[in-house]
Amino acid sequence: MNRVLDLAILGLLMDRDHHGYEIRAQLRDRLGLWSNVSFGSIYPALARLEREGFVEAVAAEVKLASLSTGSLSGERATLRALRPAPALGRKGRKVYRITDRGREQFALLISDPATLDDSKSFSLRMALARYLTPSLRVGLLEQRRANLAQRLFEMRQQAKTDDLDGYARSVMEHGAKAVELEISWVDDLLASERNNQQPLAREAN
Amino acid sequence: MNRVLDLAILGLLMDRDHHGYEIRAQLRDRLGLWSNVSFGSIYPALARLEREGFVEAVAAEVKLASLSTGSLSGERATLRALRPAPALGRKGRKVYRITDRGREQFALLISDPATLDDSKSFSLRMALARYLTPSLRVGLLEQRRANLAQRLFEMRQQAKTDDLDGYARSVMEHGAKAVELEISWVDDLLASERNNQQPLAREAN
DNA sequence: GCACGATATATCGATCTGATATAATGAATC
DNA sequence: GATTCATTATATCAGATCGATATATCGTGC
Repeated sequence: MNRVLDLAILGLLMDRDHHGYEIRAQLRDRLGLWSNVSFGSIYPALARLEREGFVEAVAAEVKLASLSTGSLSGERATLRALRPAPALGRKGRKVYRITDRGREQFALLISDPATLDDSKSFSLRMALARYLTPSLRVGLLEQRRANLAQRLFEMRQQAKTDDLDGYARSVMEHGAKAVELEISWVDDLLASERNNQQPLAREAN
Repeated sequence: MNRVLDLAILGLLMDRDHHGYEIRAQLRDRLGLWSNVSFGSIYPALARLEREGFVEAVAAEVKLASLSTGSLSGERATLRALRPAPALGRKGRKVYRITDRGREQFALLISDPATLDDSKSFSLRMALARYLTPSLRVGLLEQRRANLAQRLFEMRQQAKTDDLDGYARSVMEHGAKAVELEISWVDDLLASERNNQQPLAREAN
């Protein structure tokens, strides 16, 4: 049921085809999901998305022995490609492509305002914001801002409660500052959204 | 294998006895672990800690009908307390106390410098920092600072890579700013650690 | 030739999440 | 004093995630 990883993977596949290993790197380098997502999440998620018809495997890219093919290596490559069961071969990357149903699902997931609670999923949406219409973007930003303002208030309250020692209080105060920083980020995004003199999105495909 | 929740629970029990429901609230309000930890984590974790001998259940606090006890309510309470199997009763809070072995385990977990990678576990340690010796505190802070500096460098690099659109870049830049904020927090803590004119910790216990 | 690090997929057990079930308590309303 | 309702409280389930490990190929350097 975790839509976050589904959204992230589909978002990457909107851009171009990818295989699992690459998806992990892109999650880190382009979508801001550091603390590397484990392979134990990636591969099951891809299998799930395929099962649901949102992505399809577009033939394992079996690396042929470059140009000078000795008969032996050629034969081995053929053997590997023909082998019946073991899931398109040991090795040989399995490249995935998003389907039409996958695109629909992506549009659904990215514009769903229900799951906007945590920083991680919000950042992910922003990293994919070029796929949203301007009005949806503003809507999500405003809702996130409201959430953060509420949270800031709560954290301020907590930081004031008396039975905290200095360290615990310091943690709460830092937490509040982090929320403030995110609020000012959202405000910047909203500002550049409203007077979109310098649009943040390049052409979305 | 997740030591983080174990550390958090043992940390709370160092202070005083708690039952599961209360632990969840304290995790949020005193240890800065918002985005409420689910009960599906808390109760199994307590069972695990009990199985390993780090905590013990100190009799379910069966709420007796306050002062004016009608015979009926008294009888019901007795019946509930005597019922044989179902794990100290439906309802009636199960209060846990930390054992000596639990204290040892806590000391071990909180001073382990290996698992200092993410913000969440670092914040948790800081919320419990009064249980650390000054030198261990400084050690953890310095190591965290080094981690963050490395990370800041990486994020700066990523924000500069060319094939990002404006939104993705904005995410990366905000991420870098968040790391900077945490670095300055760590620096503040280190400073007040070194000239501990106003010690952050009140009496530990 | 061959050692080694990077690329790549897959799977396992332990754990975590989000949802749901169950039930007692306390307070307000009638 | 009956009834509704939110809060307190424990427990469990399916599905998802993590961290570790296994396996194998590719590319580079020696």
